[in-house]
Amino acid sequence: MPAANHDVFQAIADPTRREVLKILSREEMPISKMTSYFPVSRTAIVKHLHILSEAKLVSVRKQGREKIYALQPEPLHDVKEWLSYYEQFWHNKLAILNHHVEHKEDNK
Amino acid sequence: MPAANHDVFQAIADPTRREVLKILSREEMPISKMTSYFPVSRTAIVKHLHILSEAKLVSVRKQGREKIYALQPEPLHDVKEWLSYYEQFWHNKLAILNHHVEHKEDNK
DNA sequence: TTGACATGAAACCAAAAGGTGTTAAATAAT
DNA sequence: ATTATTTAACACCTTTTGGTTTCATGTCAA
Repeated sequence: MPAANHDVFQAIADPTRREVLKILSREEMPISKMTSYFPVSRTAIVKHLHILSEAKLVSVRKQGREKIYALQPEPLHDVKEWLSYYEQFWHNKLAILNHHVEHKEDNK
Repeated sequence: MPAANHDVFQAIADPTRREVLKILSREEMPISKMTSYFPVSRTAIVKHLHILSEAKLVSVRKQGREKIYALQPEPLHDVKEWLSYYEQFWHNKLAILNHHVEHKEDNK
């Protein structure tokens, strides 16, 4: 087991984990089915799921002998909030475009 | 020198690098000044700046004996785009609030 | 030209990341 | 009762991460 404290930023840093999230967004599923989507071992996928679970990006429930994983998107809100601070810095280079949009808004 | 290919998701995964970005958002500065904000060595900060540079989140220009680093927020747009896909999954739990906002928009 | 300052570069290190394979236990199906 | 399936738990391996220290180079200012 890894170093125990993974936050959402670390969790989404890995492309495989982002792919896991995307797959879970369409359908919840047990470990075995998730593994079938990837060229790596089940053990590797379990570790990724564990990290996503630490970041609270997935939930687990046990159903018989299976563990069903489901998407839990709430922590992504933290990322969006972090990002929102930086929007002011890329918006000013769209000043002309924004001005145009504002005119459209005015005519509404 | 690290393994050469850092993308924006990896770049923002580290808290120190996120702090570097925040500091650069207020003021561009050389390595030495950036180092003064952190309890770690200059070499460590240089490595972080290198990774941010690979992800194109900072730009560098040489001024005399100094290297001035500046924020380059554009790649964060990729993160926002990635995030936008997941908004549909957390928005439905704000359905009542959104409905209220829609009413305000209607009255505008 | 002699320091002081800013950066570059190299060697090194411990721990974490991302992966493997093997073995064991629980549960479902026949 | 036996067998196949699904997950758990280890032990192990290689590369990357995040950090250090030391030494060298370039540049500005007296």
